[in-house]
Amino acid sequence: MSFTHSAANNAYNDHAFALVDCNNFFVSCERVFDPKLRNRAVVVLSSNDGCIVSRSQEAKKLGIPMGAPLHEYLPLMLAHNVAIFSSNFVLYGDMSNRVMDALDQFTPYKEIYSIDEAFLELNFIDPAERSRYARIIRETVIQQTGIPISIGIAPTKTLSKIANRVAKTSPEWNGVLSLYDAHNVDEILKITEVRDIWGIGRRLALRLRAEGIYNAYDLKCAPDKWIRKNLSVTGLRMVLELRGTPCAELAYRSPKKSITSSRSFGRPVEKIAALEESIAHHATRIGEKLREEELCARLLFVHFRTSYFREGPRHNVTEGPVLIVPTAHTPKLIAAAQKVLKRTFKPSFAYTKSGIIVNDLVSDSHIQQDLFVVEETREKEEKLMRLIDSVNQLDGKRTIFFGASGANHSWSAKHDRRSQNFISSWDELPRVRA
DNA sequence: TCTGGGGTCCTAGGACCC
DNA sequence: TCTGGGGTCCTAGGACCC
Repeated sequence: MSFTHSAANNAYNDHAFALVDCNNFFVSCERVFDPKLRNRAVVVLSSNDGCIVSRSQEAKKLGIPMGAPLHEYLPLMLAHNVAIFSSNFVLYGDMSNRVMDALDQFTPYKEIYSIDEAFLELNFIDPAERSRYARIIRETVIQQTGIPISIGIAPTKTLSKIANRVAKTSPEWNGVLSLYDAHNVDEILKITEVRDIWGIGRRLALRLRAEGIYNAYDLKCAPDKWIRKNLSVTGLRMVLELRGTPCAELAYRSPKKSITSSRSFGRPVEKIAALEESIAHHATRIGEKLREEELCARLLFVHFRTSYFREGPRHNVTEGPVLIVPTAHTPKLIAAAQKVLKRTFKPSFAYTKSGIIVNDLVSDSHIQQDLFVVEETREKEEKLMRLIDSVNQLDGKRTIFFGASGANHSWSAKHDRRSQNFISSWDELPRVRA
């Protein structure tokens, strides 16, 4: 490779953010393990098989929108022989790690932004060479992981998002667009609708359009004062970024501020017993996540609610915060959460979702010790948790679990169309020859 | 019958303090 | 009976992201 990371090449003291985005990520993951799905319309559903969260190009062409409820589009999809999958997050997580690892060959400066996106810093590459470099990244990732990606390169993160979007949707760019090449950047901003700018959601888009601001170029030209007043500092930063002034750097793994575990039920739940089980289950997941991140939580919220869509009496509870001694100890989390649930539960409602949120997270290495628990007890607790975690990691989830979280999970979510765990379970490895 | 889950950031307003 | 201004912290709510 003729590109080097040498100091001599580091003369470009601008920024060059490359946004790498996996195309139709969940669908692409399914396709890696079943080549017959190529050229066929494919969708992947959200948890509980509720709505459509990933669509192949063919599925998009059929007019299936992002986030659409399954039941509305099921007839259309059956008529067109669309392949439908429940989400398989274990598989997608593994594939994501592979893609992210592959990117490390090209730059030491990487921010993993989401399961299917990463920002790279490419300022050590000659501006005129950046798109050629990006093409090599793209080919390498496809070859090493089977996942197709698109890359947008620009002096700010916001512009790199826009470049990425254009690279992905206009075939002429073939998946890579660098705004450092000789283009009229304003022309690209003009074809970018305001709703498609990173940070502009449905509400803001409506307000902007009412003001006659229809695309990214219009927004770029809007007066600072008006932006500050109507879109707050977030909006001002966004506009500066559109003008090429970076307001955000690469963010390396920042410590988490809150952790959530929540799920919709497979069917509505009325009895407190089922709710208690689900809450214990979420407390268990929260404990695992906390220990993974070496954190302890100080505040806990319990959440449960009825459906937003069904008829009937509504009840929506987010109770908390309750203070807990900083902990990642599952039984303590279960006890605290169930206490809150017992206090706030009301019978005769059809609940469709429950969950737990923990806040105010501190590193487990310097938590304030509970004066009433002797050091020895705490060490025992930690040892037990570590043991349970390692058994569950080696022998599969819920090999060991707390009785409070129940054995049957009559309330658990549906996932009738899940693919196999091709790479995380020995029993489900793909067969080359049967 | 059927509509996801897990996050972050900003602002306004109230409580409280000096 | 009169009674300011400024700061901090917390929370709820809104908006956004993938």
